[in-house]
Amino acid sequence: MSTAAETTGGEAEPWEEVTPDAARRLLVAAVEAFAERGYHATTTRDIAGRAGMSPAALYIHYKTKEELLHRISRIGHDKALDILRTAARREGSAKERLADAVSSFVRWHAGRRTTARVVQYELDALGPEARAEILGLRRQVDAEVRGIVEDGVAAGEFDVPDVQGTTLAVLSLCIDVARWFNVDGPRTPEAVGELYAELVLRMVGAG
Amino acid sequence: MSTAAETTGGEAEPWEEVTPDAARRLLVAAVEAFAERGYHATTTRDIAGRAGMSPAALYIHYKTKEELLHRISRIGHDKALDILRTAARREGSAKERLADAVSSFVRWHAGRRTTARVVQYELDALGPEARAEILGLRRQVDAEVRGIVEDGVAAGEFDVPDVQGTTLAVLSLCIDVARWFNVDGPRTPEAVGELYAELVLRMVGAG
DNA sequence: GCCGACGGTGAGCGAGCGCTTAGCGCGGCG
DNA sequence: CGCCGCGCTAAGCGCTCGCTCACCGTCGGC
Repeated sequence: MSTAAETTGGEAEPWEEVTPDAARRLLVAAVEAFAERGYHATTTRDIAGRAGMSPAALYIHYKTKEELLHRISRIGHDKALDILRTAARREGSAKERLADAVSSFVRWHAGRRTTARVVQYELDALGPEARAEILGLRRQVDAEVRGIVEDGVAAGEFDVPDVQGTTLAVLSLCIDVARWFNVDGPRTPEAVGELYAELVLRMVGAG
Repeated sequence: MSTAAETTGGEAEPWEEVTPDAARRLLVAAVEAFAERGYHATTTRDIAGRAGMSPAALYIHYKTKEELLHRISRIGHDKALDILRTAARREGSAKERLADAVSSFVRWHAGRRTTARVVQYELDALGPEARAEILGLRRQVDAEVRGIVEDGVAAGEFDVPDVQGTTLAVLSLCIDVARWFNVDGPRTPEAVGELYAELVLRMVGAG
């Protein structure tokens, strides 16, 4: 009863940048626990137990429980931003880039739902400085999507009266996937990504 | 430093069905605290303090902290379902009814954001039986929206390849308003409701 | 004008929290 | 082969949590 993270395999093995091995095991255990029960309802004893270690082992690799959340949130936001940047900067029309951005962003939120849940819903548990850092990353996320929408409007591909409001709605739609998506449900991450890309193209008048 | 609930006045004064007065004050205090910090991070001492009472007073009106959450969640879901039912059963085309449902549902999530946040995001903190009861209400919420979409498809007003998936997306979009909406931000609940109604009509091919 | 009932308080219980510290086992180097 | 240092554990500290209990003020009925 240990490995449970490789369910929704996809892009490059996650958390590989976290070393040494014991620190990564603790972090993966924390992601699962935070996603299941929430940050405040998760105990350091639970995290250490899932990683097969004693409670004290956690504090060799992390100063506090909050530092664990901060690291998870930081790495997760970096990954999400990387996904959107890749889609935004590829070749193609604004329509193609927006569909790509939405489908890959949604695939990540569905396929790596545990991580996404922690990243998107536990922001308030961070202290002021860590929180401010993450909010900066979120502004960059917003800017990437808004950029594609603006390109589409400028090129005459899209019909969008309220660019900022529509950008907000598109991101909101994608992010909420982490709340409702069920791994045992009838839909695959890929299917939801495709459906959502179509819906978003309709929202910007390019369906 | 007591009253802080009548900020986003709108439909009939909420929580009026909760009596006696002390029980209502405790419940309103709990809604604010749960929305700000989350259920698990809120202490019974904080709730009682916000209501101007001693910690022990809470247990005269509620058996446990979880009973408070259950009552809030139950009343909130009833209200949300009532809003959707009213829109779904009025006279008019499916397009008009869907726009009405989305705009009023969104207005509630934005205007009564503290309540909506607790209702939509603290479900997992409930025990199994209470949770099952609330999930039943959520299925009714889904059925109301799906009904309007099906009507629109049958009447030839909408073009929707995946009715269930689109219904899910519409509800998801509305619910996530409770996560990002900021009372001090640039948008009023009414403006967001109008924008979202337009976006949803585009999603169903009736924009 | 006394009395019971009810809504409320002050103090505190057992438990579990985040985190610390003293010490142990083991692998690499001289 | 002996010893040092690093990764880890067992035990537990101080604190706060949800919740309880003995008691008290006020107010309507006789």
